[in-house]
Amino acid sequence: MKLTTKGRYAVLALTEIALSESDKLVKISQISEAQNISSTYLEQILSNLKNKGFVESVRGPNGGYKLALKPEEIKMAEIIEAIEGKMEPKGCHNKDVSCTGISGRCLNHDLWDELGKQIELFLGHISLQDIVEGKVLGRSRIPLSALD
Amino acid sequence: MKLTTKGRYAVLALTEIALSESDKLVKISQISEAQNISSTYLEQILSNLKNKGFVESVRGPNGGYKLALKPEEIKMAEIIEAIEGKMEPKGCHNKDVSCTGISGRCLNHDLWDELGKQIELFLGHISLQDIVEGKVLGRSRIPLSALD
DNA sequence: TATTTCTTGACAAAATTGCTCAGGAATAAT
DNA sequence: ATTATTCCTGAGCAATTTTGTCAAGAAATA
Repeated sequence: MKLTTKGRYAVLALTEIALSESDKLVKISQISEAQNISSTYLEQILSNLKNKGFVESVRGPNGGYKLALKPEEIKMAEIIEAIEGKMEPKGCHNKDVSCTGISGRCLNHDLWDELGKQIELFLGHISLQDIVEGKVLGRSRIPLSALD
Repeated sequence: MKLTTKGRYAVLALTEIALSESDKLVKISQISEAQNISSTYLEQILSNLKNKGFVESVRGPNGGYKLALKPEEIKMAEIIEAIEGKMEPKGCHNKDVSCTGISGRCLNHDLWDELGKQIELFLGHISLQDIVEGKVLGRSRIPLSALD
C-alpha cells in the first residue's frame, strides 16, 4: 500500500476544485497559494488527474480546471489508485520459491490481502461529495469477528 | 501510515514462533531459512520485538526465541506500531499556518484521520492466534454510510 | 575452552519521495 | 500579430527512507 503526499495533494486539489462554484475554473496558482503547495508539483498531479478523467482543463488567460464528473461519482479509492498505483500491500515477496515456512504455506498473505481490501472498501465508499460536506468522521468500523 | 518489509517480517517471524511447539525455542536461522529472509536483518527486528516485550530470548547453544505472551494477546496493530512507529497518515502537513484553502479549513484532515482509525481498528482486532488459525479472510467491512 | 546463539551499533547501497527546472503549446486579450 | 497567461511534459536531482551488511561482543552450554 502506498500513500504519499502526491496522493494527498491530489485529494486536496480535487477538494478545492469541488468547493468552487460549479463550472468556475480553478487555477493551479489558486490551489498552490491556498494550500501552500509547490505549483510546479501540482502541475504534475493535475495533469495526471486530467489524463485519468477526473478533471477537464482550459488553457490560456482565465483558464484552469473543473471537475469532469459529479462529486458524488468521484471516490477516494479511485483518486489514490490513479495517482499512487494499485494499492496492494504486497504479501510475501517470494511466492514462488519459499513462502513455505515451518507451516508449509504463507499465513500472512491473507492478512495483507484483507487489509488491502479493508482500505479499498473504506476509501471506495467515501466520495468527494462526502469530503465537501464533512461526512467522513465516524465512518470506520470494527472488522467482523473470527468465524468459529 | 507506514508498512514496510520490516513490519511484515516482524509479523512473519512472530507467526513462525507461534507455530512451533509451545515453549520450544525458535532460532533466527530457522526463520531465516524457512522464510528466506536475511538473518542479520531478522536479528535487528527480533531484538526490537524483544525490547517491546513480545518475545523472550535465550542465548547460547540451543537458544532462540519464544513468545512472551499468548498468541491471542498479540494484536497485529501492536506489532506494526512497535516496529514501524505510530501509524498516523499525516493529514495536512501545515496545520499551523495555512490549511485554510478556499474553504477556510482543512477538509481532508478528517479523511486521513478516519482512514488511520479504520486501519488501526482492523489490525487491532486480528490476533496472532487468528493468523495461526487462518481466520483472517473475509473480515473486512464496508464503512458506515454518511449520516444525513 | 570452543561453539553456538543472541545483541548492538555503525555503516552503506539502492530505491523512493518530493520536489525544481527548462522548455513548450494553447488560448485570449490587446 | 503580439504578448501575457495558463496548462503540459519530461528530465533531473537532493534528501530521506528502506533494506539491508558487517564487525565486534556477550552469554550460555557442552
